[in-house]
Amino acid sequence: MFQNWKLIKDSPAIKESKSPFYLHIRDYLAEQISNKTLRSSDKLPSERILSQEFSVTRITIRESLQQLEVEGLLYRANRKGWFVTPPRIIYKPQDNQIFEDYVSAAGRLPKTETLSIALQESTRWTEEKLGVTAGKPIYSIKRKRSIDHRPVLIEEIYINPEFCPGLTQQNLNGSLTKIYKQHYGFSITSFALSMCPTALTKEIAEALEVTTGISGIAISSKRFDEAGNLIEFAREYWLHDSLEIQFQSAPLK
Amino acid sequence: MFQNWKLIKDSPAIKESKSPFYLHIRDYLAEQISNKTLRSSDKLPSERILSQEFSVTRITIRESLQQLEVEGLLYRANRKGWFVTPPRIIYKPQDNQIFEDYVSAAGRLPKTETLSIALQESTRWTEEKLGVTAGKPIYSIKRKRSIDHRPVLIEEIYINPEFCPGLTQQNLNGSLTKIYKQHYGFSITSFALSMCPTALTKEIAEALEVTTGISGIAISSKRFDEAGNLIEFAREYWLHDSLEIQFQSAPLK
DNA sequence: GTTTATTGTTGGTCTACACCAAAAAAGAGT
DNA sequence: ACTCTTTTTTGGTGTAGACCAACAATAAAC
Repeated sequence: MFQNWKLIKDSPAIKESKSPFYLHIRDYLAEQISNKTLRSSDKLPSERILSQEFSVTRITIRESLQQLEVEGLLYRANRKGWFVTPPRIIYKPQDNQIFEDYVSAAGRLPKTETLSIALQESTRWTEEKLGVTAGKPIYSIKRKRSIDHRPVLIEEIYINPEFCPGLTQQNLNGSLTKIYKQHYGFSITSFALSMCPTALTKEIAEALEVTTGISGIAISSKRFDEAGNLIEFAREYWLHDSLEIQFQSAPLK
Repeated sequence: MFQNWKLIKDSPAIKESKSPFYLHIRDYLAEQISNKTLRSSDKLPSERILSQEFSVTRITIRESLQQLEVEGLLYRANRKGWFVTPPRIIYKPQDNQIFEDYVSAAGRLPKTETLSIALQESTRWTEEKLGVTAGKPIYSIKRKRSIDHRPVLIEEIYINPEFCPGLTQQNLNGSLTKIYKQHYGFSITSFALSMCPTALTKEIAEALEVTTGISGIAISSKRFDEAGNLIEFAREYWLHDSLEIQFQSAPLK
């Protein structure tokens, strides 16, 4: 499968080009991905094998792989190896806020897993964010969401229980929006988002089964019902290579 | 200034912790930034000096610095050294689309520099994006924008000249939106955005004076006038550490 | 057949060193 | 003071190793 992967380090073409060899390896692997020799979710040979193939040290091959990781073409599952990144999912916060729906619509397999649920006392931080008096109870939910069995985001949700008592008795492995509508009779009609490129913390990275410190997107959101009540405050941490965000100012003809 | 930067590698506390030493150095430097010992835009000592300070190899210190780079706390100007990243600018596409305005409002100094202007033939690609028949002329503008003298984004703008003939005679080192209004009598009233984390290409990175291959945010936009005409298609490449994107579904009380 | 050790492989981390080109600083000449 | 040249320093790239903990596959025990 991989035996024809020769890239001649000392060839004139490469020696003459000014770019470092690790970028030539990058280009070579990127080409394999774009021409489908390497397909989505394929596992690459080990770093040691690759370094032999290209006659460089592991440090150099890791430079190439890390470059492709920043670009979102490759990812690594922690200590398991390097894989070809699946296509990004397009996230349109205005059109569709239901993860299961927009992932399914893209022909992919969504999955939501609840990591923890608690009815805990509001802290000063959640008080500020959610507008609930400190000391009063709030729901705190942590979930992991996957696309085609690959974990892509961790979310922490803080919910004002005033609007949805007994929430913990529901099945939370789906859309909260749907639960609000079906069991509590209100809809989410407006929201505020903040998006920021960051590095994934150790805790998040471990939950997503990736290496600590890789880049991600942090999305904070507040969601409101028809009456303007602040129902929930959430923070999502996405793998940087898994999404593209789209939105428009108004419906276009 | 830096002589008190000792972090004892062989201290029990560090040996007992499971995290690698390069992350301890990261934490140490992050603390210096958060407590303002290191301030915005400060230059760090050279990698060699730092590696002596912490008694590690340059490879290890570079791991720490690169980690802080991914997090957006440090950046490096190409071959000039490592610096403390200034605060992010908050970009609210709905409220304010004028770079000069929202940068100034944040108490920072905006600057726009036109790199190139051309009236060129539409290619198949611009035809598709801009809806102009291939072969017809379109404006192609490339600009660099800075905040407090640090370049933060490169943008490529493709404009349908049907709506703004003679555009090249205007001063393009400002807001196109304002030029449209003042000289051509129309306003941008709607737009569509797409945002995607990527790596900066060699060309973009060089223009921004950063190392090739660091991560960035690519923002593609289409902007329309009141009548729904597609006026321009643009692509912006931002440094990943320079912006936070905020928006909301509707005005909130 | 299932569980439990064991063992080899993998990526993660790190040392020690080296050469290059670009940038910055210092020096020389005017 | 100013420009031009030279030297030093800097980050960028690379070699050649090494040890560790986590993982995966295999073998042994039940």
